[in-house]
Amino acid sequence: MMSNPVSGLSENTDFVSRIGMTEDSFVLLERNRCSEDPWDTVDIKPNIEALERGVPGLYLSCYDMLLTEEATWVVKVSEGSPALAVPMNRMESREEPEQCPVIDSQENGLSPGLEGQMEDRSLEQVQSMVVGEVLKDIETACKLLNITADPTEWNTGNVQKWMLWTEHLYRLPHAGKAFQELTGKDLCAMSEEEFRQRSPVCGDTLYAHLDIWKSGIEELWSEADSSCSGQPIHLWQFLRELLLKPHNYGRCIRWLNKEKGIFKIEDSAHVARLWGLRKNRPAMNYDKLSRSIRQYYKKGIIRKPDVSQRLVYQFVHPV
DNA sequence: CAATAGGACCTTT
DNA sequence: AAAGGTCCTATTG
Repeated sequence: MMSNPVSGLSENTDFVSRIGMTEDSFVLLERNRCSEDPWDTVDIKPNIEALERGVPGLYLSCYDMLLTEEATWVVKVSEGSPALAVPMNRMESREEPEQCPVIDSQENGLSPGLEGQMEDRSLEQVQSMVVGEVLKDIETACKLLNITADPTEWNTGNVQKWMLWTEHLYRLPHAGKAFQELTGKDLCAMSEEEFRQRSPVCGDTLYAHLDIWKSGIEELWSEADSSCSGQPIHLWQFLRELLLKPHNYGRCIRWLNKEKGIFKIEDSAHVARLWGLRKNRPAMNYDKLSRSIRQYYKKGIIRKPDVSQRLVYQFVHPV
C-alpha cells in the first residue's frame, strides 16, 4: 500500500565499492567545515569557473535534459548558485565511428511534436557525457561518505551525511537539523514544497540535488545490466533502457504498468529509428522491429498483455 | 490503414 | 548457432 514513488530502486545496490572514509574521518571534516573548505582537496566540488567561462547554452541545455520537467532548477543555476557544475573538458574530442549515415533527411517527418528529428544522436552523445560526469560525482561521494548510491536505502545517519555533503558542495548554511529524523525513503517521498518548508534557505537546492542524484541512479541501473560486458545489446534490453529513462524517452515509449512490465510504444517510428541508430541499421522501421519483438513470444521474453492493445507489450519477467 | 502474426530466407556476430 | 534483419502474405481492429 501507499504509492512508492521510487519502486524498483529499492533493490540492493552493490555497485558502489565501500572504501574510503570512516565515520570518524567524516566527523573530522565536519569539524573543519567552518574554517577552510576541506573539500578543496577533492575534485568534486562545484566548478564555477566552467559556468563563467564557457558554453553556457550547452551547459544549461544539458541539465535541462537531465532533470525533470520543472525548469525552476535551471533558472536557479543561471542565477549563480554553484550547481554541480560539470567540467566540460574534452568536449569535441568525442570521436565516433561515422559509418552510420544519418537517416535520410527527407522523410516526411512532420510529426506534430516538431522537435526530435535526427538530433537524437548528438543529443544522446552530449547527454550521456553529462550523465557520465554526474555518475562519477555520485560514486565519488558515495565512497567518501560510505553510503550507498540509492537514496531509498539511506538511514537517518546516511541522510545527515548526504546533507552535510550537499551543503558543502553548494556552500549552503547548515540545514541538517531540519531533516534530522528522516530516512532516505522519507526524503525521496518529499515534494519540493516540503523541502522548502523544512529549510526555506536551501530546501530547493537540496531538493534539486536529490533529484539529480535520483536521475543518476536510474542511469546506473540501466548501464549496470545492459552495457555491462560489452555484449551486443538485445532488443528487449534496449527497450528496457528507454523505459528506464522516462524523462528522455517518455514521449515515445513508456510504462503502462511498471510492476507488471507492461509498456506502450507511443511513437513506433521514433523507437524504431532509435533502435536503428543503436544497431547501425538505418533501414530499421517498426515493421521489422515488431517482427523481432514477436520472436520473443516463443522465447518467453516479451508477450502481448492479457488484454491485447495496439502497441502495448509486456515483459514476461518484470524487474 | 496501421498493427499483428508468422513463415521463409539472409546477414552478422 | 543465436539474434536479429528483410521481405512477404494474411488477418484484424
